[in-house]
Amino acid sequence: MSSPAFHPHDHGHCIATALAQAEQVVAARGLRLTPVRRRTLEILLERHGAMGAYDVLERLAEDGFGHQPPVAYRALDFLVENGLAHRIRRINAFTACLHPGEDHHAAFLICRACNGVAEIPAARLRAVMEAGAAEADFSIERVNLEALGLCPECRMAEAGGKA
Amino acid sequence: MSSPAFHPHDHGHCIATALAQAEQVVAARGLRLTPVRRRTLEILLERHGAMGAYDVLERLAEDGFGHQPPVAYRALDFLVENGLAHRIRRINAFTACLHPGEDHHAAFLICRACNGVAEIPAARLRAVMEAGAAEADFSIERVNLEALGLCPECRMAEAGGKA
DNA sequence: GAGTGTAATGTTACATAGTAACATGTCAAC
DNA sequence: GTTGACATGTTACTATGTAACATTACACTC
Ligand SMILES: [Zn+2]
Ligand SMILES: [Zn+2]
Ligand SMILES: [Zn+2]
Ligand SMILES: [Zn+2]
Repeated sequence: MSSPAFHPHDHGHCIATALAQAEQVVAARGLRLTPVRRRTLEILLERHGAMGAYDVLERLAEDGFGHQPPVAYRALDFLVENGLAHRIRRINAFTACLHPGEDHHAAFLICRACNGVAEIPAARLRAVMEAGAAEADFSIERVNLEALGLCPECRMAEAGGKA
Repeated sequence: MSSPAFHPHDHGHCIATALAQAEQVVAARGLRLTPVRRRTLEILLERHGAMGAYDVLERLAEDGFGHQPPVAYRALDFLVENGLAHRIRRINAFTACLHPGEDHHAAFLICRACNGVAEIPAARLRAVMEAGAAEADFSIERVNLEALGLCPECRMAEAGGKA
Protein backbone atom coordinates (compact mmCIF):
# COMPACT_ATOMS: atom_id res chain seq x y z
CA MET A 1 0.00 0.00 0.00
CA SER A 2 1.54 3.28 -1.04
CA SER A 3 0.58 6.44 0.74
CA PRO A 4 -3.04 7.35 0.09
CA ALA A 5 -2.43 10.87 1.29
CA PHE A 6 -2.49 12.47 -2.14
CA HIS A 7 -5.26 10.33 -3.57
CA PRO A 8 -8.95 9.98 -2.88
CA HIS A 9 -9.68 7.55 -0.10
CA ASP A 10 -11.95 6.92 2.84
CA HIS A 11 -10.41 9.43 5.16
CA GLY A 12 -12.90 8.75 7.91
CA HIS A 13 -11.20 5.40 8.14
CA CYS A 14 -7.78 7.08 8.52
CA ILE A 15 -9.13 9.19 11.34
CA ALA A 16 -10.91 6.39 13.14
CA THR A 17 -7.99 4.01 13.13
CA ALA A 18 -5.46 6.69 14.02
CA LEU A 19 -7.56 7.75 17.01
CA ALA A 20 -8.12 4.19 18.11
CA GLN A 21 -4.43 3.42 17.91
CA ALA A 22 -3.64 6.61 19.74
CA GLU A 23 -5.87 5.55 22.62
CA GLN A 24 -4.05 2.25 22.77
CA VAL A 25 -0.59 3.73 22.66
CA VAL A 26 -1.37 6.19 25.38
CA ALA A 27 -3.06 3.60 27.59
CA ALA A 28 -0.18 1.19 27.13
CA ARG A 29 2.18 3.85 28.43
CA GLY A 30 0.04 4.77 31.37
CA LEU A 31 -0.52 8.26 30.03
CA ARG A 32 -3.71 10.16 29.40
CA LEU A 33 -5.21 11.42 26.18
CA THR A 34 -6.80 14.44 27.82
CA PRO A 35 -9.35 16.65 26.05
CA VAL A 36 -6.86 19.18 24.70
CA ARG A 37 -4.53 16.47 23.53
CA ARG A 38 -7.28 14.50 21.89
CA ARG A 39 -8.75 17.56 20.25
CA THR A 40 -5.33 18.58 19.00
CA LEU A 41 -4.88 15.19 17.43
CA GLU A 42 -8.32 15.38 15.84
CA ILE A 43 -7.49 18.75 14.37
CA LEU A 44 -4.27 17.43 12.88
CA LEU A 45 -6.12 14.40 11.56
CA GLU A 46 -8.62 16.42 9.58
CA ARG A 47 -6.34 16.40 6.57
CA HIS A 48 -3.18 14.74 5.43
CA GLY A 49 -1.52 18.04 5.87
CA ALA A 50 0.65 20.07 8.17
CA MET A 51 -0.49 22.81 10.49
CA GLY A 52 1.50 25.43 12.31
CA ALA A 53 1.26 25.56 16.07
CA TYR A 54 -0.52 28.88 15.95
CA ASP A 55 -3.16 27.59 13.57
CA VAL A 56 -3.78 24.68 15.88
CA LEU A 57 -3.94 27.10 18.78
CA GLU A 58 -6.58 29.16 17.04
CA ARG A 59 -8.72 26.11 16.56
CA LEU A 60 -8.26 25.05 20.16
CA ALA A 61 -9.19 28.51 21.36
CA GLU A 62 -12.39 28.36 19.30
CA ASP A 63 -13.21 25.13 21.08
CA GLY A 64 -12.88 26.74 24.46
CA PHE A 65 -9.33 25.81 25.34
CA GLY A 66 -6.63 28.28 26.26
CA HIS A 67 -5.52 31.07 23.95
CA GLN A 68 -1.81 31.09 24.69
CA PRO A 69 0.97 29.40 22.68
CA PRO A 70 1.99 26.96 25.42
CA VAL A 71 -1.44 25.36 25.25
CA ALA A 72 -0.83 24.27 21.68
CA TYR A 73 2.85 23.52 22.05
CA ARG A 74 2.31 21.31 25.06
CA ALA A 75 -0.33 19.25 23.37
CA LEU A 76 1.70 19.02 20.19
CA ASP A 77 4.85 18.08 22.05
CA PHE A 78 2.95 15.37 23.88
CA LEU A 79 1.72 13.94 20.60
CA VAL A 80 5.15 14.09 19.01
CA GLU A 81 6.89 12.53 21.99
CA ASN A 82 4.50 9.64 21.91
CA GLY A 83 4.67 9.11 18.18
CA LEU A 84 1.13 10.30 17.53
CA ALA A 85 2.26 13.22 15.45
CA HIS A 86 5.37 14.38 13.65
CA ARG A 87 7.06 17.70 13.49
CA ILE A 88 7.94 18.96 10.03
CA ARG A 89 10.91 21.25 10.51
CA ARG A 90 11.07 22.42 6.95
CA ILE A 91 7.84 24.34 7.31
CA ASN A 92 7.61 24.70 11.08
CA ALA A 93 4.51 22.59 11.29
CA PHE A 94 3.01 19.42 12.67
CA THR A 95 1.19 16.51 11.11
CA ALA A 96 -0.69 13.59 12.57
CA CYS A 97 0.96 10.19 12.42
CA LEU A 98 -1.04 7.71 10.41
CA HIS A 99 0.16 4.56 12.03
CA PRO A 100 1.19 5.30 15.56
CA GLY A 101 2.29 2.48 17.73
CA GLU A 102 4.35 0.83 15.03
CA ASP A 103 7.84 2.02 15.78
CA HIS A 104 8.64 3.52 12.47
CA HIS A 105 11.09 5.94 10.98
CA ALA A 106 9.18 8.11 8.60
CA ALA A 107 10.10 10.48 5.83
CA PHE A 108 7.79 13.18 4.59
CA LEU A 109 6.69 14.52 1.23
CA ILE A 110 5.49 18.05 1.68
CA CYS A 111 3.50 19.87 -0.97
CA ARG A 112 4.61 23.48 -1.07
CA ALA A 113 1.31 24.53 -2.62
CA CYS A 114 -1.30 22.95 -0.36
CA ASN A 115 0.75 21.94 2.69
CA GLY A 116 -0.29 18.37 2.07
CA VAL A 117 1.96 15.83 3.73
CA ALA A 118 2.49 12.19 2.93
CA GLU A 119 4.39 9.95 5.25
CA ILE A 120 6.52 7.34 3.55
CA PRO A 121 8.44 4.49 5.15
CA ALA A 122 12.02 5.38 5.87
CA ALA A 123 13.63 2.25 7.18
CA ARG A 124 16.00 2.11 4.23
CA LEU A 125 16.69 5.83 4.34
CA ARG A 126 17.47 5.53 7.98
CA ALA A 127 19.80 2.62 7.34
CA VAL A 128 21.71 4.52 4.67
CA MET A 129 21.93 7.49 6.97
CA GLU A 130 23.28 5.30 9.76
CA ALA A 131 25.92 3.93 7.44
CA GLY A 132 27.08 7.43 6.59
CA ALA A 133 27.11 8.37 10.23
CA ALA A 134 29.14 5.30 11.16
CA GLU A 135 31.88 6.39 8.78
CA ALA A 136 32.09 9.73 10.52
CA ASP A 137 31.94 8.05 13.93
CA PHE A 138 28.77 9.97 14.65
CA SER A 139 25.93 8.57 16.72
CA ILE A 140 22.50 9.45 15.44
CA GLU A 141 19.67 10.12 17.83
CA ARG A 142 16.96 11.59 15.62
CA VAL A 143 16.57 12.08 11.92
CA ASN A 144 14.58 14.46 9.81
CA LEU A 145 13.93 13.32 6.28
CA GLU A 146 11.81 15.77 4.40
CA ALA A 147 11.17 16.54 0.75
CA LEU A 148 9.47 19.63 -0.53
CA GLY A 149 7.71 19.62 -3.88
CA LEU A 150 4.33 19.29 -5.48
CA CYS A 151 1.63 16.73 -4.90
CA PRO A 152 -0.05 15.31 -8.02
CA GLU A 153 -3.07 17.54 -7.68
CA CYS A 154 -1.14 20.78 -7.26
CA ARG A 155 1.21 19.82 -10.06
CA MET A 156 -1.79 19.53 -12.37
CA ALA A 157 -3.11 22.85 -11.14
CA GLU A 158 0.20 24.57 -11.80
CA ALA A 159 0.57 23.08 -15.23
CA GLY A 160 -3.04 23.97 -15.99
CA GLY A 161 -2.60 27.50 -14.72
CA LYS A 162 0.12 28.10 -17.29
CA ALA A 163 -1.97 26.99 -20.23
CA MET B 1 37.54 10.21 2.03
CA SER B 2 35.01 10.32 4.83
CA SER B 3 34.06 13.61 6.36
CA PRO B 4 36.93 15.18 8.25
CA ALA B 5 34.58 17.51 10.04
CA PHE B 6 34.70 15.70 13.37
CA HIS B 7 38.39 14.83 13.25
CA PRO B 8 41.58 16.83 13.39
CA HIS B 9 42.65 18.10 10.01
CA ASP B 10 44.22 21.06 8.27
CA HIS B 11 41.23 23.33 8.41
CA GLY B 12 43.07 26.20 6.77
CA HIS B 13 43.02 24.03 3.72
CA CYS B 14 39.22 23.59 3.99
CA ILE B 15 38.82 27.33 4.16
CA ALA B 16 41.18 28.14 1.34
CA THR B 17 39.72 25.69 -1.11
CA ALA B 18 36.13 26.54 -0.22
CA LEU B 19 36.78 30.23 -0.76
CA ALA B 20 38.60 29.62 -4.01
CA GLN B 21 35.80 27.45 -5.30
CA ALA B 22 33.27 30.01 -4.20
CA GLU B 23 35.01 32.66 -6.26
CA GLN B 24 34.89 30.39 -9.27
CA VAL B 25 31.24 29.45 -8.87
CA VAL B 26 30.20 33.04 -8.49
CA ALA B 27 32.29 34.23 -11.42
CA ALA B 28 30.99 31.44 -13.61
CA ARG B 29 27.47 32.62 -12.95
CA GLY B 30 28.22 36.26 -13.56
CA LEU B 31 27.46 37.14 -9.95
CA ARG B 32 29.52 39.01 -7.41
CA LEU B 33 31.00 37.85 -4.15
CA THR B 34 30.64 41.24 -2.49
CA PRO B 35 32.27 42.11 0.84
CA VAL B 36 29.28 41.18 3.01
CA ARG B 37 28.78 37.95 1.16
CA ARG B 38 32.41 37.02 1.29
CA ARG B 39 32.69 37.91 4.94
CA THR B 40 29.56 35.90 5.71
CA LEU B 41 31.06 32.89 4.01
CA GLU B 42 34.31 33.33 5.91
CA ILE B 43 32.42 33.45 9.17
CA LEU B 44 30.59 30.24 8.36
CA LEU B 45 33.84 28.64 7.29
CA GLU B 46 35.56 29.23 10.60
CA ARG B 47 34.28 25.93 11.91
CA HIS B 48 32.57 22.84 10.63
CA GLY B 49 29.54 24.01 12.48
CA ALA B 50 26.24 25.75 12.11
CA MET B 51 25.48 29.33 13.03
CA GLY B 52 22.18 31.06 13.43
CA ALA B 53 21.45 34.07 11.27
CA TYR B 54 21.52 36.37 14.27
CA ASP B 55 24.93 35.14 15.35
CA VAL B 56 26.23 35.78 11.87
CA LEU B 57 24.60 39.18 11.96
CA GLU B 58 26.35 40.05 15.18
CA ARG B 59 29.70 39.19 13.66
CA LEU B 60 28.93 41.20 10.54
CA ALA B 61 27.93 44.18 12.61
CA GLU B 62 31.22 44.00 14.49
CA ASP B 63 32.97 44.16 11.15
CA GLY B 64 31.18 47.35 10.21
CA PHE B 65 28.32 45.95 8.16
CA GLY B 66 24.67 46.61 8.84
CA HIS B 67 22.99 45.72 12.11
CA GLN B 68 19.60 44.61 10.85
CA PRO B 69 18.42 41.05 10.19
CA PRO B 70 18.00 41.45 6.42
CA VAL B 71 21.72 42.11 6.11
CA ALA B 72 22.50 38.63 7.34
CA TYR B 73 19.58 36.89 5.72
CA ARG B 74 20.34 38.33 2.32
CA ALA B 75 23.94 37.29 2.39
CA LEU B 76 23.02 33.85 3.73
CA ASP B 77 20.30 33.38 1.14
CA PHE B 78 22.71 34.32 -1.60
CA LEU B 79 25.18 31.73 -0.39
CA VAL B 80 22.52 29.06 -0.09
CA GLU B 81 21.03 29.77 -3.48
CA ASN B 82 24.41 29.42 -5.08
CA GLY B 83 25.36 26.28 -3.24
CA LEU B 84 28.04 27.94 -1.13
CA ALA B 85 26.22 27.25 2.12
CA HIS B 86 23.44 25.06 3.38
CA ARG B 87 20.53 25.78 5.61
CA ILE B 88 20.00 23.37 8.48
CA ARG B 89 16.31 23.49 9.25
CA ARG B 90 16.49 21.28 12.28
CA ILE B 91 18.33 23.92 14.25
CA ASN B 92 17.50 27.04 12.24
CA ALA B 93 21.06 27.58 11.24
CA PHE B 94 23.46 27.78 8.34
CA THR B 95 26.69 26.02 7.51
CA ALA B 96 29.29 26.57 4.81
CA CYS B 97 29.41 24.09 1.98
CA LEU B 98 32.70 22.30 1.76
CA HIS B 99 32.70 21.48 -1.88
CA PRO B 100 30.66 24.03 -3.72
CA GLY B 101 30.49 23.84 -7.46
CA GLU B 102 30.05 20.10 -7.51
CA ASP B 103 26.32 19.68 -7.84
CA HIS B 104 25.70 17.53 -4.86
CA HIS B 105 22.86 16.46 -2.69
CA ALA B 106 24.08 16.55 0.86
CA ALA B 107 22.87 15.16 4.13
CA PHE B 108 23.95 16.54 7.47
CA LEU B 109 25.07 15.14 10.77
CA ILE B 110 24.44 17.69 13.46
CA CYS B 111 25.97 17.45 16.92
CA ARG B 112 23.43 18.60 19.46
CA ALA B 113 26.16 19.40 21.95
CA CYS B 114 28.61 21.52 19.97
CA ASN B 115 26.58 22.44 16.87
CA GLY B 116 29.21 20.73 14.78
CA VAL B 117 28.01 19.77 11.33
CA ALA B 118 29.35 17.18 8.94
CA GLU B 119 28.17 17.01 5.39
CA ILE B 120 27.87 13.53 3.96
CA PRO B 121 27.11 12.53 0.38
CA ALA B 122 23.45 11.92 -0.20
CA ALA B 123 23.15 10.70 -3.73
CA ARG B 124 21.83 7.34 -2.57
CA LEU B 125 19.55 8.90 0.01
CA ARG B 126 18.18 11.18 -2.60
CA ALA B 127 17.60 8.26 -4.95
CA VAL B 128 15.70 6.31 -2.31
CA MET B 129 13.67 9.37 -1.52
CA GLU B 130 12.84 9.84 -5.18
CA ALA B 131 11.68 6.26 -5.40
CA GLY B 132 9.32 6.77 -2.50
CA ALA B 133 8.04 9.97 -4.03
CA ALA B 134 7.44 8.30 -7.37
CA GLU B 135 5.13 5.80 -5.72
CA ALA B 136 3.07 8.62 -4.31
CA ASP B 137 3.18 10.47 -7.64
CA PHE B 138 4.90 13.34 -5.89
CA SER B 139 7.51 15.51 -7.58
CA ILE B 140 10.39 16.48 -5.34
CA GLU B 141 12.01 19.87 -5.65
CA ARG B 142 14.19 20.09 -2.56
CA VAL B 143 15.16 17.70 0.16
CA ASN B 144 16.31 18.11 3.72
CA LEU B 145 18.18 15.17 5.14
CA GLU B 146 19.36 15.84 8.65
CA ALA B 147 20.39 13.75 11.59
CA LEU B 148 20.80 15.01 15.11
CA GLY B 149 23.09 13.24 17.54
CA LEU B 150 26.53 13.39 19.03
CA CYS B 151 29.87 13.80 17.35
CA PRO B 152 32.66 11.51 18.56
CA GLU B 153 34.21 14.18 20.73
CA CYS B 154 31.02 15.17 22.48
CA ARG B 155 30.03 11.55 22.93
CA MET B 156 33.28 10.99 24.81
CA ALA B 157 32.68 14.08 26.87
CA GLU B 158 29.19 12.96 27.82
CA ALA B 159 30.30 9.47 28.69
CA GLY B 160 33.21 10.91 30.65
CA GLY B 161 30.96 13.36 32.44
CA LYS B 162 28.89 10.52 33.84
CA ALA B 163 31.86 8.64 35.23
C1' DG C 1 31.33 63.20 -17.54
C1' DA C 2 26.17 63.81 -16.74
C1' DG C 3 22.39 60.71 -17.02
C1' DT C 4 20.20 56.32 -16.37
C1' DG C 5 19.18 51.61 -14.96
C1' DT C 6 20.19 47.81 -11.99
C1' DA C 7 21.95 45.36 -8.21
C1' DA C 8 23.37 45.70 -3.52
C1' DT C 9 23.09 47.62 1.01
C1' DG C 10 20.89 49.75 4.65
C1' DT C 11 16.91 51.02 7.63
C1' DT C 12 12.27 50.73 10.01
C1' DA C 13 8.81 48.16 11.25
C1' DC C 14 6.54 44.04 11.61
C1' DA C 15 5.21 38.95 11.37
C1' DT C 16 5.82 34.44 12.88
C1' DA C 17 7.61 30.80 15.93
C1' DG C 18 8.87 29.14 20.38
C1' DT C 19 9.76 29.15 25.66
C1' DA C 20 10.47 30.30 30.76
C1' DA C 21 8.19 30.99 34.82
C1' DC C 22 4.58 30.90 37.61
C1' DA C 23 -0.58 30.43 39.14
C1' DT C 24 -4.50 27.57 39.15
C1' DG C 25 -7.15 23.59 38.69
C1' DT C 26 -8.08 18.39 38.77
C1' DC C 27 -8.04 14.14 40.60
C1' DA C 28 -6.50 9.94 42.63
C1' DA C 29 -4.11 7.96 46.77
C1' DC C 30 -3.57 7.94 51.31
C1' DG D 1 -9.78 16.18 53.66
C1' DT D 2 -4.88 16.51 52.71
C1' DT D 3 -1.10 15.49 49.82
C1' DG D 4 1.17 15.01 45.60
C1' DA D 5 1.43 14.63 40.67
C1' DC D 6 0.05 16.06 36.62
C1' DA D 7 -2.41 19.04 33.57
C1' DT D 8 -4.01 23.52 32.17
C1' DG D 9 -3.93 28.34 32.09
C1' DT D 10 -1.68 32.98 32.05
C1' DT D 11 1.92 36.68 31.49
C1' DA D 12 5.76 37.96 29.58
C1' DC D 13 9.47 37.32 26.79
C1' DT D 14 13.07 35.39 23.40
C1' DA D 15 14.18 33.90 18.83
C1' DT D 16 13.61 33.68 13.96
C1' DG D 17 12.30 35.55 9.64
C1' DT D 18 10.23 39.28 6.12
C1' DA D 19 7.92 43.22 3.73
C1' DA D 20 8.62 47.60 2.28
C1' DC D 21 11.08 51.34 1.33
C1' DA D 22 15.37 54.69 1.20
C1' DT D 23 20.05 54.99 -0.18
C1' DT D 24 24.20 53.85 -2.33
C1' DA D 25 27.51 51.78 -5.72
C1' DC D 26 28.47 50.93 -10.15
C1' DA D 27 28.16 49.69 -15.05
C1' DC D 28 26.57 51.41 -19.37
C1' DT D 29 25.02 54.90 -22.54
C1' DC D 30 24.99 59.06 -24.80
ZN1 LIG E 1 -6.76 9.76 5.00
ZN1 LIG F 1 -0.59 19.95 -3.03
ZN1 LIG G 1 37.95 21.73 7.94
ZN1 LIG H 1 29.93 17.74 19.15
